[in-house]
Amino acid sequence: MKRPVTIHDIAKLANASAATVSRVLSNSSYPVSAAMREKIIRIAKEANYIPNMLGKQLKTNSSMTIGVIIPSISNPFYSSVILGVEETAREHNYHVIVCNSLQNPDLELMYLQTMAEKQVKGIILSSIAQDTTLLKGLLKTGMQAIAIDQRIDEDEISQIEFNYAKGGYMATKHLIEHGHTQIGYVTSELDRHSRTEIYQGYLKAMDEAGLTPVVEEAKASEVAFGASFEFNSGKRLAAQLLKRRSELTAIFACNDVMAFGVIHELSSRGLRVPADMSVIGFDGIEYGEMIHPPLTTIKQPDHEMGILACKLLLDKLQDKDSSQMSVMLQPRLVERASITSVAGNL
Amino acid sequence: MKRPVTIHDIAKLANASAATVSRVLSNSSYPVSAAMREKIIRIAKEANYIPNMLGKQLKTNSSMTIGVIIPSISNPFYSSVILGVEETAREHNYHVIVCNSLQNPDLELMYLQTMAEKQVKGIILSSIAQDTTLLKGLLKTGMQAIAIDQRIDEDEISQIEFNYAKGGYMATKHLIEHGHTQIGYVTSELDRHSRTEIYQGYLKAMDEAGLTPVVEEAKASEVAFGASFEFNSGKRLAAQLLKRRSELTAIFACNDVMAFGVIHELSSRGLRVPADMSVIGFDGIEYGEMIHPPLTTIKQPDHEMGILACKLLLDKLQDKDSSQMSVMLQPRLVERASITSVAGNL
DNA sequence: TTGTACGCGTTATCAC
DNA sequence: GTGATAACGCGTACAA
Repeated sequence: MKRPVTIHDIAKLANASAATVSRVLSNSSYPVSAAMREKIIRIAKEANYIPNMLGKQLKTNSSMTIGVIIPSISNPFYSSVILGVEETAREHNYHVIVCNSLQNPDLELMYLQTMAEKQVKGIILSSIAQDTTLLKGLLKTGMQAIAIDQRIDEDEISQIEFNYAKGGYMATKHLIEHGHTQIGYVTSELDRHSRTEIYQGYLKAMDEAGLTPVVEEAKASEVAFGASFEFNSGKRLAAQLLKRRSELTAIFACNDVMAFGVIHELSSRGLRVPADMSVIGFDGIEYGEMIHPPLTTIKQPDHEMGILACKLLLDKLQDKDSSQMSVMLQPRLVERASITSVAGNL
Repeated sequence: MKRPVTIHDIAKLANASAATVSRVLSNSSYPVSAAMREKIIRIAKEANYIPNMLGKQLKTNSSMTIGVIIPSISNPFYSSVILGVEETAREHNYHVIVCNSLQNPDLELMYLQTMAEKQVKGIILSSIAQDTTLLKGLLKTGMQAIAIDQRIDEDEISQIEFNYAKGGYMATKHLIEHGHTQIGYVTSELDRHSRTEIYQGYLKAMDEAGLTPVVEEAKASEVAFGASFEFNSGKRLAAQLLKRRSELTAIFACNDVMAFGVIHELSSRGLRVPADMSVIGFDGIEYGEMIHPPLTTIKQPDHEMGILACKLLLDKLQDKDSSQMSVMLQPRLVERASITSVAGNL
């Protein structure tokens, strides 16, 4: 457990100065003779030299790191976003630190603070916290931030979001076009921006068609965490929906996992999907094609969102004066097999 | 975008020295008068002081960070492991950096190097790389490592793995106990330790019962990446299996997602699960309960593995002399509804 | 082309 | 109980 080798050690071994060694090993454009350069590189390799980023970053005041704060990587939607971010960051020699807020505002704030302390200059966040004072303060110090998937009311923050309302509208419209008139909607608590938008899309489509909305919303008291939770939530809400309105022919769920729950509940009651009841989800996670029947859903370009968010952030990190902007990604209907046409209406 | 405030700034404002400020703000046990302490804390807060971890870590030579290298967070198995690691790390005031090797040995090596440069003193890795020279070198410099889910033949590395062989044995035995004698096995390429172990467990159970193994292995040429890939792989292998042996009554898949593919393929051929064919998976991911029929499987305690791996690593990081050890986690049968008894055999 | 000297923000070691 | 000061490893003016 001896002391790690530094540029000074290399310098001694090479009969050079630490400055020259630094210039060579950090690929500086500063002129160094070819012979010297080669010699230093050789010796560094022989000595198994490992640069200390802490020293370098302290000096240059740039950590070449961006942070991402999301609810949880266990949600395939977010893990896909992150893979996109990481891929893009790597291409630009940036590193990514991922933090799971687990829907806990305190945790989110703590991670935000940690990022700042680690000299992370840019973050991508899907925020859950209401209190933006810390974030505001960090923005003042020059931190760059991009909000994804969730709206943050700060002028300095660029947004990149999905057109949730349109997605909700598309899904509902799709059902209507298949002749459905009794369409139920199940949703987790309408607290997040995304959830309310999808809901609004549903309402709009129903309204335009002169249909009556039937909605079941999960209660706030429950802690929404993990796929199993949402799955069970979907089951329960479907049961409640059926109890209220037995004449329903279609159900729209606010996310795919809840749709899985809906389908499961229907099956266990002897109702067949889509023969007896059509179901449509929202998100477009891979598992949707694996269940039975394969789930028709609205796909959010999650991977692209990660790539785009990262690119935008890196741009901002280069020229600080880049202005605030807002990008909206469009949803896409993925037709699989959980929807059927209602007889006699087409 | 002015210069960030440092302890020196605070010191000036408080008419104190930087040393005293440091002692207060870093919660040192060093004695400082209550009045001074309070004053400094107040001023630091007013000035929105954010400690620079780079400076602190450079000085103390400890980054309070552990790294995790896994194939991909898009695999729910690994994301569960990571959540366990993160949870445990947080309790001990450690941070976690997650790296997705994406099954790419070069990427894995690059991330390993990056960790070292960032002065990460401990890593948890599910390795894919064959070349361990870099890792060996890092171990010599005092880095601690824990291998999960995958065996690494290095004496200095503690292992924490699952009893894959036993899991494979249990799954097969479970089918046999339900009267099955024609049991097929589908697996991704048998390159990773875990895969071969499960396979061995299958073979052992078949052998003990005097049954003939029927195996389909995915080809090496294909890049195994993403859930959809394994799903399709499962479909294809199931089809091949049926072509070879139409008298099969049960299929054991080496992981849950492949089992989903198997079930999907069977359904599309008009075979009903479990009435016409029983299917068992391996991993115990949450989505297994959401498909139809709910998948009987072997559960690996992934979350516990993350917690355990992190605890073990943190222990090692405290007292360096802790010796190499190996922990083996036990599998558990999760009975759901994808298996039926073969008539007349029970 | 190379070397010297300093500073990045922090903590540890001394003195007082 | 407090304050100078020297490190930690590195990059970079500036001098040579």
